[in-house]
Amino acid sequence: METTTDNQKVRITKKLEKMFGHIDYKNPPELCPVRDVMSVASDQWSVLIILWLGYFETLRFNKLKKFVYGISNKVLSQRLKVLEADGYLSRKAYAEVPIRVEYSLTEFGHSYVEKLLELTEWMQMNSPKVMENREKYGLI
Amino acid sequence: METTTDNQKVRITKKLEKMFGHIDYKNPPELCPVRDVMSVASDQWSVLIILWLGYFETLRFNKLKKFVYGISNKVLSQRLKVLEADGYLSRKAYAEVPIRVEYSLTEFGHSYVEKLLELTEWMQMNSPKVMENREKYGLI
DNA sequence: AAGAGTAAGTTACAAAAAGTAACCATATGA
DNA sequence: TCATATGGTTACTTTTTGTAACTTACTCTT
Repeated sequence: METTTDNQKVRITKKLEKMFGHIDYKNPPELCPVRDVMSVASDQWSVLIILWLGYFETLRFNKLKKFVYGISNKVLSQRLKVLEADGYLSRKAYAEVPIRVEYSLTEFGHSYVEKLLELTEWMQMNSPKVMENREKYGLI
Repeated sequence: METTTDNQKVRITKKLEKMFGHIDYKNPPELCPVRDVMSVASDQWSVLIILWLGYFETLRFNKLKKFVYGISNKVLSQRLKVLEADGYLSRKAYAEVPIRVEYSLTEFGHSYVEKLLELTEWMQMNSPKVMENREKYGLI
């Protein structure tokens, strides 16, 4: 396993300082945009939707539903609306019969995929370790 | 705004290929460990708990609750249990009166903080843009 | 000596979110 | 003619969250 060096720790502490150092937790803001934005973008289903769109460039509703397996129509359509509103993806409807709707990432969405991939790669690499921890914990 | 270059796009596509290329979406696994691990680790409250612990090294229950403002006792204690089980943090109880309990990140937790920080920095940088998108969308 | 405060949670109940499955209109293919 | 496909929506159920009061045992204040 990769361990964190002292150098890295110093760097991390500086970043955390920059991020949290100024927060007055005694008078917390009633609403924090970063939290808000993050809760949408790092949502379980949103992440899968964005990654699959990054992979295929463009996908229609039912195709997307097949790849993001397990998601319901309701939640998929809801998430697509929110992700569109937040600027990650765009929706194009073609006046055919039956109607054809195509979803694809915006430029902004693509820039997010890059960040997201780093996280998911980490998850993929470390999930065996987490599962192992989880089992050990259960035995105690 | 930073745009994604063609070079980056090729790199991203390769990563996505590696991540998704082998998935048989017609016979999806009934449970995917990566999804599972990620849904715990990228949960809204978990992220805040981990980042504050990264900042302070060690925190007690009520102190943590003040920093992660808005979280309830119930959810905080539940998340702490899960994050402990998954190996991100450890809990030390001292047999004093009243009892003292200290939470701190494990080495694994620290390695996660580093990845997490990259994501949260991106969020911090881009949340104004998202808020802007959201407002425009509302007007349409 | 009575009452409040502190610690780290737990518990019962209410509200919000998510999952389930049927349904919509319209048209094509068997 | 009946089933299928399109992109969702709707009513209903189940799960997850949030709210607020309570716990145990000791100390500090009045």
